[in-house]
Amino acid sequence: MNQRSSPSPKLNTLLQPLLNPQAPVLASTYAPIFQFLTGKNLLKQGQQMHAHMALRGLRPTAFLAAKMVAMYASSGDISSASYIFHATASPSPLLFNSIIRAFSLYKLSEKTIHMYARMHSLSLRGDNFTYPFVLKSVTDLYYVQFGKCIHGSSLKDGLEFDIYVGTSLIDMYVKCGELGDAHKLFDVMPLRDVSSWNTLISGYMRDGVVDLAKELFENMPKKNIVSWTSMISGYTQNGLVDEALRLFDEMLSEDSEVKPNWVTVMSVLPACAHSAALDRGRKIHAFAREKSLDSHPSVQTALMGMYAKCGSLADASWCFNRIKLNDRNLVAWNTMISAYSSHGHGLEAVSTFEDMIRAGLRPDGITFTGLLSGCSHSGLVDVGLKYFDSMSTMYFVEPKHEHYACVIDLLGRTGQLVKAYNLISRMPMLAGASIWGSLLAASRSHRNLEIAELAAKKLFVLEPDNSGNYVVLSNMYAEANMWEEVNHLRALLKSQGVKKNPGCSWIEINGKAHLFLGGDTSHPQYKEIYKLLEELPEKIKAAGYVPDTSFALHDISEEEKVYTLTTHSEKLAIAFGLLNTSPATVLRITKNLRICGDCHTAIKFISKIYGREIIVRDVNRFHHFKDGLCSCGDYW
DNA sequence: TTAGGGTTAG
Repeated sequence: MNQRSSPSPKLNTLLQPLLNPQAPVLASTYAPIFQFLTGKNLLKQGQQMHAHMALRGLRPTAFLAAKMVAMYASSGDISSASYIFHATASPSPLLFNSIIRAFSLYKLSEKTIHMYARMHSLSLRGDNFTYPFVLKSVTDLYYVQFGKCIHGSSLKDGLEFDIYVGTSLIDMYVKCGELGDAHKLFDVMPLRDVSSWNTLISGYMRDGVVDLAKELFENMPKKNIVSWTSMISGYTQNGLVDEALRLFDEMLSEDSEVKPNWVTVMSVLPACAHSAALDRGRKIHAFAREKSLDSHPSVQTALMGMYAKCGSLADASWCFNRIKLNDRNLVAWNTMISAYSSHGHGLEAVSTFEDMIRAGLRPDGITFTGLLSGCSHSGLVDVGLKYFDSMSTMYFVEPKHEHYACVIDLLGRTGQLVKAYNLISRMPMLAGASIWGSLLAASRSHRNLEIAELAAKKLFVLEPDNSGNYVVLSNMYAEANMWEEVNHLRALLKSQGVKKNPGCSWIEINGKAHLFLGGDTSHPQYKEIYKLLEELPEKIKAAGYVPDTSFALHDISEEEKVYTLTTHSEKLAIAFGLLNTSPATVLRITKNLRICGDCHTAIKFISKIYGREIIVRDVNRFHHFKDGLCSCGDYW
């Protein structure tokens, strides 16, 4: 054995028989050694034992081969594992199990199923160690029909009472979208354990059937940490972030033996990210640190995502830097690139991408979505186009709809509307609402009515309920004094019963979110808020601000328009923030729509007059206002 | 051996 490693006492005992050259060479000597080396990442030692064995002329039996396959597979050498299997003349069920587990572990799903088929053709029975791995591969490949056959075979093999097989079958049905079959099986299972319940719960959550998941959760006889975590992540994934946070608290307050682990922490963080709850996120970070759950790279990545979405790019990059270079996987790099993009730091997104390539990682589609949107937000046209071209030629990532969307946005923002339109017609897939929406927005800011009409017509079909599209086109018609068209659109809007998507903004103060709708008068402090906002125009007018009423719908008087603008939800939230925080506090506002142009101008002035840093997250990106300027450079 | 997880344009 390798002298440099310090063999454990147990290994020393196992190695003893090998030190005697007179002793017979037996599989029973080597088997426990390979078993010991399994799962410990000791490939070199394993290879040495394999060589030692070969030198003494021992050919592995099926039993020994099974142990060797397990050792090689667990040490990262799947090709040697496969070689051992194929070199063994008559594989036993144990050896089949070993290779099936190995292939399934490496996501070689086709091979896993092939091995099961071969086992079947040799009339060898599968057992409770065979089926769970075969079913996992069936699930990965979405082979429901085949899965049903496997279900039948497992019954024939007498495994209808086995909890592992039963739970794996439920999981297979759930992940292949057959929830009815999953629940039917669950109902007739003679024995269930907490995993069987958890599998079904996560299945309902995955399908968005939150009520049934909740009912199961409440009725299950015993809950473990996976049950709680499944519910928390299920709530988050279904947009019920308050429920997720509430359940996390409930779990902590319950005086049970259930202790959150790193997966739990990772599952609750997106809830903070979603609702921009920075204080809450920081508290969870502190909790994770206290319980030593923060060192896992995936937790650091989830923290990065949370900080980036809550407006703190500095904290996000701090977390990124804490992940050791070797531990930075694709998701971590992607998260950092997207964080820079959404905050308008296109150049940093580009340099992070280059660092990632130098670190030897292969980018995927998500990497390019982040990179290209970063170029778009920062106006890096040539750089963005260059990366778009390199996607398939250098990195073998086929551009998908979202990548075209980024590039069309990139061209549109810089006023290259015809080029953008031509690219749409050359796309290998049909352009969806995001692409036409981006082109419409670009046509509006570059005042190109012809292309706006083209884009809007597509949008009226693709998303007839989105009132924003009607408003943009109607305003453009009004600016061009095309009143007949304005009336026509208004009639269309009415006849289709389209409701305006209400704008809302919220601000977090001392961990509590305060939500405002446009024109909201329901807040207890609304009188003070409106007073401040009414005084505001005079104050900021003195500094040079002119209200831009083109962002209000053109069917009301000029004064009314100014008033509508004054009461936009983001302005209400900012006014509330100014009234309720100390002068040095950064105001962090989140808006459910895109920030309007007039608010953008007004907030720049507010940041100067009040000497406040204001960070606004809209649906697309972040705007950092400071000293009369915005980080987007008015380029959005 | 089965169950829970982080990144994505507009």
